[in-house]
Amino acid sequence: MSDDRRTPTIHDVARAAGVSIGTVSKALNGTGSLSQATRDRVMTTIRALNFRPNLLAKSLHTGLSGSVGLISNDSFGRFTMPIMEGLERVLSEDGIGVFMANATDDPDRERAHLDQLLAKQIDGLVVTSRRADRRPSIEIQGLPIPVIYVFSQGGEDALTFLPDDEGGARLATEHLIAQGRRRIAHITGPDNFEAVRLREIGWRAALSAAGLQPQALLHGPWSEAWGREAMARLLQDPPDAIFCGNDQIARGVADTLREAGLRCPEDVALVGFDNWDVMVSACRPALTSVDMNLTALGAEAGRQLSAMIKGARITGTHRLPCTLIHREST
Amino acid sequence: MSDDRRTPTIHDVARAAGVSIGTVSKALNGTGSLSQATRDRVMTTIRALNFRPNLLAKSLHTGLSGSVGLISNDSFGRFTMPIMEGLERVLSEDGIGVFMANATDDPDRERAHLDQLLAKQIDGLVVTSRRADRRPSIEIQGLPIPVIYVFSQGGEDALTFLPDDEGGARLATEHLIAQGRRRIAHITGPDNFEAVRLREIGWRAALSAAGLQPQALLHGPWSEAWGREAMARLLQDPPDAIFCGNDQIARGVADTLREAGLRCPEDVALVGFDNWDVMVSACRPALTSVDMNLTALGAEAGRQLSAMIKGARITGTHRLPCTLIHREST
DNA sequence: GAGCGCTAGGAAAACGTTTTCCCAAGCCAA
DNA sequence: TTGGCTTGGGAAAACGTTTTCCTAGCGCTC
Repeated sequence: MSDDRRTPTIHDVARAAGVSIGTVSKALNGTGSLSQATRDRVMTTIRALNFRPNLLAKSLHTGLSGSVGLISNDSFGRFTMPIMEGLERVLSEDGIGVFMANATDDPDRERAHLDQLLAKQIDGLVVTSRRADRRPSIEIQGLPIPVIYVFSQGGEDALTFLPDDEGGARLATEHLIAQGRRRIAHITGPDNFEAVRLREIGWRAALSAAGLQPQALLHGPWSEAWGREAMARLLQDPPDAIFCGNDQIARGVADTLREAGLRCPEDVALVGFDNWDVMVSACRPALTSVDMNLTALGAEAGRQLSAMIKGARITGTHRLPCTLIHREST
Repeated sequence: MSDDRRTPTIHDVARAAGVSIGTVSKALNGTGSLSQATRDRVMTTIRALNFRPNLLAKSLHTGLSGSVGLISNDSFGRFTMPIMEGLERVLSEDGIGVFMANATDDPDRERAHLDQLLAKQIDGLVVTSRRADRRPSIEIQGLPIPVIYVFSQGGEDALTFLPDDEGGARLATEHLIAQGRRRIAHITGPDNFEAVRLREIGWRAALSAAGLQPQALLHGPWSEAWGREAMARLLQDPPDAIFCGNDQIARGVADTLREAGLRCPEDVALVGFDNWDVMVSACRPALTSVDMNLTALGAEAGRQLSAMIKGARITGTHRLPCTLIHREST
C-alpha cells in the first residue's frame, strides 16, 4: 500500500510517523517548536522511508531554484573547463546546481538557451567566452537575476572576472630579468585579442622598470608553427630570452632553438603562458609558464555569484593574479 | 499595481486577458477547446506581459523536471568536453537541461552530488569517467531514473556507450597495410586500460587478416616522452610503420624519427589515436589519426537518454565506430 | 416549443513543500 | 480552583502550474 514504487513524499512520512505534514517539515528543517521526542521519531521515519524532499516543490515558494546557468561560447573549450571546475565545486557546496549551455557565438542558440534557463528559474547566470574580443552580450541586460562574466568582457555595471594578463606578463619578464637576461623578445598571438595587448603592456612595463629596451615583438597565430617560424626569423641575431604569448608558441620556439643548435635555457631562456600541462611537460626543455589560475577564477566567480543570489550587489571588473611556474626552460 | 517588479504569473495573464487561469493554460499549451478569438487574445496578452511559464510549477505535477545530471570523474577533462558538447546539444533540443557534476573519483563527492541531483528531481543521469578501468559505480544501481554510461563501463543491465577501440585500431592498421607497409609496430599506453587491450586486438586482427606478423609491441605511459623513448628503442631495426595508442605518443615518435634522420612517412609511416587537434596539427608531419567521434557519442547518448525518459527501456553496451583522418604522416 | 447535443470556458483539485496562524493541553501562581 | 502563559503540534493557505470535471448557453431537430 504505502510501499509502492512511488518515491515517498512528506505525506507518507507524516502518515507513518503519525504526525501532520507541517510537523515533518519542521523536523526536517529544524524550525518551529517541537519536542525532542517528536523530532527524533520523525527523523527516524524519514530515514526508514528513505525520504528525500522534493526541491522543486520547495523552490516553488522560496522563489529560489538552487540552480544557475553557465553559458559558454567556447564549445566547452580548453579554457572553459577549469573555470567550470572551480565554479561547480564552490557552488555545489552551497547546494547550487550548474546548468551548462553551449552557445558557440550563435545568437539564436544563446537566446533559446537563455529562455530555457529562465523558464527553469535559474537564480543566476555565468557567461564565459573565448577571449577574442569584446562581447556584445545580447539581451543579457536587464535580466531579473545576477549575471557574472568570467573570462569574458561584461558591460559597465556588470561583474566581471578576468585573469591579470598584464601582471602575468610582468611576472614572466621580471623573472627573466632576474636571471640576468637583457635582450628579451616577445612572440605572441593576434593583436585583436585584448589579452595580447595587455601582455605586451606588461612586458614593456617590466623592461622599462629595469631600464631595458624591448627587443623584437612578433604577432602571429596561436600555434606552434608560428612559434617555429617566428624564432627562425630571430635566428640571425637571437635574443637571450623570449617571453611567449602562449605555451604553443613557446614550444614551437623551443623546437627551432634546438634544431638551430642553440641551447635552452643557456643561450636563450623561454617563458610561456597558460601553463597548459600537456604543453609545458612535453616541451623540451620543460617550459616555465604563467598560470592564469582559471580554476581559482571560476571558484571566485562562484563565491560572488552565491553572494549575489543571497542579495549582495557587486559590480566592477576584477583581475585575479597569475602565477609563474618555474621549470627547466629558464 | 500589476506592473510591479514581480515576474508575471499565469494569474496576471488571466486577469489582464479577462479569462481564468485554466483558459490561459489551455491557450498556452494548445489543449482544451477554446475559440480562436480567445486563444489569440490570451497569446497577445502573454506576449505583452512577457510572461514565461514557471517550469518548476509545471514539473511539480508532470513529475518531470526537464533536467538531467552529468557526473564526470574526469574534472571535465579533454575527453569529457566533446561528449558534453554532443549531449548538451541534443538534449537542449528537447528542452532538457544538463546539470554538470564533477566527482573526480571521490565517492563522498559523488554521493553528495547524487543526492543533490535527485533532490532536484533529475529525469536521468549520465556517468562519464576517465577510461582507466572498470568502474565500481557506487550506488547508482537501483535509481528510480534511467542511467547511461558514456565513455565508461556500466554494469550488466545498464546502457553503455563506448567508442569502438578495436575497430578503430583495425582501421588504422588496414590503412597502413593498404599503403604497402608490412612491418607494423604498435606503441601504446599502459595495459591496465581496457582501451589499450582492445586496440592491440584490433591491430593484431588486421595484421593476421593480411597474413602479416606483428612487429614490436611496447607499453608505456601516455606521453610524448614515452613515444620518443619507445621509438629510440626501435631505431636499430626500424619498422616501416607504427600505429600509436594515442596522439601524444605518436608525436614523440615523430620527433625521434626526424632527429634520427628517418623520413616520415617515406621511411616510417605513422598513425595516432584520438585525433586531438592540437597534437595532430602541431606534429611534424601532420598526423594521420583515429577519431573516436566523441561528440557523436555524446549526441547518441543524449538521444537514447531522451528516449528512456519518455519510457523506452534500452540496455546493452554499444560501441560506436571510429573514423580515420588521413594526413601527411601516411 | 421542448429537448438534446455541442462547445467554450470556468472552478477546483492536485502536485509537494513551507509557513503562518491557531488551538488544546499542561503548568504555575494566586 | 481559576486564570494566564507557555509549549507542542495541527489546519490551511500559499507557491504556479495542469487537468478534470462541470455548467451555461447555443443551435438543432422533431
